[in-house]
Amino acid sequence: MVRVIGHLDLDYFYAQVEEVQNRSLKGKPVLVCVFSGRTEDSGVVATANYPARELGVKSGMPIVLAKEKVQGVDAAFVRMERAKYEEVSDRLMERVRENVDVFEQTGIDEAFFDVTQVTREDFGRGREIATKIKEAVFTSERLTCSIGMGRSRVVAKVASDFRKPDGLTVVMPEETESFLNPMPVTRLYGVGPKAAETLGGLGIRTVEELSRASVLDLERPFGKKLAVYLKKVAGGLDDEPVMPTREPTQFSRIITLKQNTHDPEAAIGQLDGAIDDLQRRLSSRGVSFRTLTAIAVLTDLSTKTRSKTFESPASDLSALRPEISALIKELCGSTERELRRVGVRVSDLTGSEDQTSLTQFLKGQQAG
DNA sequence: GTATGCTTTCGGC
DNA sequence: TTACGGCCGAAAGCATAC
Repeated sequence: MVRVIGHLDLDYFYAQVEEVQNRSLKGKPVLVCVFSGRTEDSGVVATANYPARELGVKSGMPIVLAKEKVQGVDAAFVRMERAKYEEVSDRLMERVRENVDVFEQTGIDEAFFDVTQVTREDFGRGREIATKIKEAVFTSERLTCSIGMGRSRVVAKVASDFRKPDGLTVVMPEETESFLNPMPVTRLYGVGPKAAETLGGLGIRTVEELSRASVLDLERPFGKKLAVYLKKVAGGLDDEPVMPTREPTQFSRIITLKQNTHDPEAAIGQLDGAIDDLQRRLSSRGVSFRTLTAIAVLTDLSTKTRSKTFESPASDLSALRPEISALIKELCGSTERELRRVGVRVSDLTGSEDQTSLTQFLKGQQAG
């Protein structure tokens, strides 16, 4: 059976939402920024539109550096509002879901979908559905997106990245090799800078070179599991299914301290807002957690965490302030460096999802 | 030896 | 020359159980 899989990517998402909501921004560089609040311009660029990118602005770039890139140009620096983008994303992803067999959202601005059934394995019909999805996205929110279609998740993902913004790339199954072969291995999902470096050491830079390597050669540096995966991916034959979107498995909130400190009390004192915020997110979803983690980002921007798992799920995070305190003290005690950012994470969640499946299960029991 | 669970780090967007 | 967020899921590393 040939699968027909798609990957959708919303173009420069946060910045595009800002353009749509404020038409005067259209055409000029728009930089959506996370202002950390430490100094007036401390923070980074989350997303920038294409005019900004043409000037050298990149995601993750410090705001002060981005300012240099756009100096002398009429550019807009907009504060990021995540909740706003989530609302837009939720509405629009629902429009996408209506058109496919299986829908899996993998981020606020991207999703995989499987249309094998509805297309009856016909990529021509796959193109039609992709076009329909693009029209639905534009009609509902005035946003453009880029879609890639292929025989596997990795092919679809590489294809959605191939032409953008507002792109549609359909890779027929028989075109898979010729499409992937010239690509640098870094384009493949699962091959980051570290794996690329290791592959480079083996003389492997392109997908074609990777596809010619033997699993045995890859096994030594990568281990069996990853070696087998890399070989499959290189041929566009990865067989991971598109699975329905799962409930989140963790929530976290992290803040930048007003100033670096090695004093746990000073750090905890600035964490109350984050704790309250997390508590609200848990309560509104009716979710409990079993693992509590304190996160610290040190002065060198490295991350350290300390966590604690309870025997039974907890739902009142505010009541666990002493535990959070203890974890942050552990973090401070584990390093000579000062803390730059601190945060809290809850994971090993139970609640809405499990209750839903329990309800489903009980319904099944009653019916049977 | 392999499965499982927990902690910590890594890496993508 | 430097500059530097806030999330998320997955991998890695380790211990324990069978």
